Order: sequence, then structure tokens, then C-alpha cells
Amino acid sequence: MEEVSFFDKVYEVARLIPYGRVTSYGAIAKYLGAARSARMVGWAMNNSHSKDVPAHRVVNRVGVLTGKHHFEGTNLMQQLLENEGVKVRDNQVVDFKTLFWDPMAELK
DNA sequence: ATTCTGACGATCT
DNA sequence: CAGATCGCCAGAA
Repeated sequence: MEEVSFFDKVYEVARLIPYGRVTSYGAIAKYLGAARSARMVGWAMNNSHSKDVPAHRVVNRVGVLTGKHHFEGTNLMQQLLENEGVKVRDNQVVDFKTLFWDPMAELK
């Protein structure tokens, strides 16, 4: 019996993101078997307000900090990432391809 | 009930 | 290559 909701899984995976690494909404969605529900992942993050979810480590598929407007201020998300050693240039993660943490490859 | 929007992404034109 | 459209699904007006 799956008592675990889609959103809960999102939080679960998000918490597993290693320090200094990032992933994408689509990657998480795909890992959960909802490849075309990337938007739901983003929506889940919105609910992650009360969770211990490092939402700043989740960006869109090209490494752009699309959700930075949902954090306090205008550069908190970028600040948090750079604090972990993730360089951000023009709202985009530098070496995203290298820092990308794929739950499919790391967890599966 | 209907329509629009939204931390996305793939596909089509 | 850029813009438009569709799919996914929840929430707000």
C-alpha cells in the first residue's frame, strides 16, 4: 500500500540531494514515474515551505534558477547555492552538467 | 462548473 | 533556431 503521496516523494528525493549538487524538476518527476509532471514537482516545492527541503538545489532543466522569485529577497537562492560552492552566473548554474545530480543514476 | 495560471519539459511548426 | 502548443495536475478566482 502506497501511503506515500507524489509530493512526499518529491520532498524525499529533494532531501537526498548531496551538498554542492543540483538537480532538475523534470529529473525528480521522471524518477517518480511522472516524467511529464515536472510542474507538479515545482508545485510541491511551493508546499515545501514547512518541510526541510533544500529547494534551492532544484532548478529547471537548463540550470536556471527559475524559482528564485519564491525565496526571500531576490538573490537568496543564488546565495545559498554559491555558499555550497555552486557558482551561479546570470541566474544560471555554472557547470550545471557537471553538478547535476541525477536521482535516476545515483539512487536507482 | 469553467478558465487561467504555474519553481517544467518535450514536441511540433 | 525561435516561437507556439500540449501534457501533467493542483489551486485560485
